[in-house]
Amino acid sequence: MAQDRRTVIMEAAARLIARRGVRGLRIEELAAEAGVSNGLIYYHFKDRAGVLRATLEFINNRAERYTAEHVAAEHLADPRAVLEQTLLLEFQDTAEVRENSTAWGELRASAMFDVLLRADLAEATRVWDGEVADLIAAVLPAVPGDRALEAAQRLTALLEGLSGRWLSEGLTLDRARALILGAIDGELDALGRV
Amino acid sequence: MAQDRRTVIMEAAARLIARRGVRGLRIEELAAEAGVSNGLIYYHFKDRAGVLRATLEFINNRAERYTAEHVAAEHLADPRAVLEQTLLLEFQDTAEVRENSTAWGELRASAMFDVLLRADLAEATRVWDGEVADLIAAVLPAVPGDRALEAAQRLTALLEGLSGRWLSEGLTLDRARALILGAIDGELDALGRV
DNA sequence: GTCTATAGTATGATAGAC
DNA sequence: GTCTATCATACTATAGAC
Repeated sequence: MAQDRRTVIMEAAARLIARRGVRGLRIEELAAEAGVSNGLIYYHFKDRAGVLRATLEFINNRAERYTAEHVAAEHLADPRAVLEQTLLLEFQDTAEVRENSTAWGELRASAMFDVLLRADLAEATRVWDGEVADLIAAVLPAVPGDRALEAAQRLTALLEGLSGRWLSEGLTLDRARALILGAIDGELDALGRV
Repeated sequence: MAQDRRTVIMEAAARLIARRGVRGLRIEELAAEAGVSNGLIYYHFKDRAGVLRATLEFINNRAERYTAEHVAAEHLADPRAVLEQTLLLEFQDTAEVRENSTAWGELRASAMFDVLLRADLAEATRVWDGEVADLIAAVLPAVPGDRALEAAQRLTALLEGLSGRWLSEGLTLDRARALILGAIDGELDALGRV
């Protein structure tokens, strides 16, 4: 099916953000990448900030979708396997994952100086932390909610840190995967011992 | 002592980078912040990239100094206390720490799109990981080096992740401190059990 | 909805006086 | 070394035709 222009623009924005960063995103360049006119972008998104907001949401939805798809495709019954796969999914050398991770890192960095981005990013982070906490609770039902959330926040924050190092060539993919697996192991071990 | 203009400008640049980011640094605004003229900045630093290069070096030197000073000032007999304080040092709401953490985050983010930055950043990361691994080895001398380094990488990567969330207002300072302390606890526990 | 053309402005950089 | 004044351009955003 032919995609509507709005989606085409957001896909192009995701690619461009992965290549040049949020700071390097130019409306004119985005128009060229998407194969549309300059003006159309303003028609659909109002202004540059609107493009960024929509693209963040788009990337988020896409990430959720591929996570769900992947978990479903693998027929993962074991809750621990679901937890591991969900986090490992962020360390794959595919265009989509690279785009998502890069864009996420960029948005995080931009939010340090852009108050408007903060609310959306904080909310997305809250949801993501909650989902991981739920996965932990599925593995260890006896663990109190606040302890599960604490472990989840550490795992997702670690994931962001490792992702940043991977994308800046400070860490190999295999090493990043090993480190996150070790962290899951450690957190579950500690929680299980309570 | 009265500082020379060059230093005054770099100090002002550090403040502005913490407020607006590397990309948000405007020469005109920098001139106002430093209390000098527009042209003087070009006289001393040649161009915008020159300002950035000099300022990042300036910030790096300053960070090394305050870390060394702080660890020396607190009479730290207990190796574990040294490890905890070293990592907690990055979670303080002081201008210097904020400026340094912000600049580090900016550097990491920029390295994703700038190949030239990667080598320096990777080396700095390697040194930092090694120092933390040494601190872990001081707490638990029986632990093999590769296990200590693994734990160290997880802790420093987690620190970067938490730092990003703190600076983008996604996490309170207290929460970040609690999470990193919990991680130190978990890593040392796991290593001690081997 | 989509395009072309352009206005408005912010910003990096330079020239030249002192 | 330092300042004022100004140029050149890159970028966001809007207007108006189709």
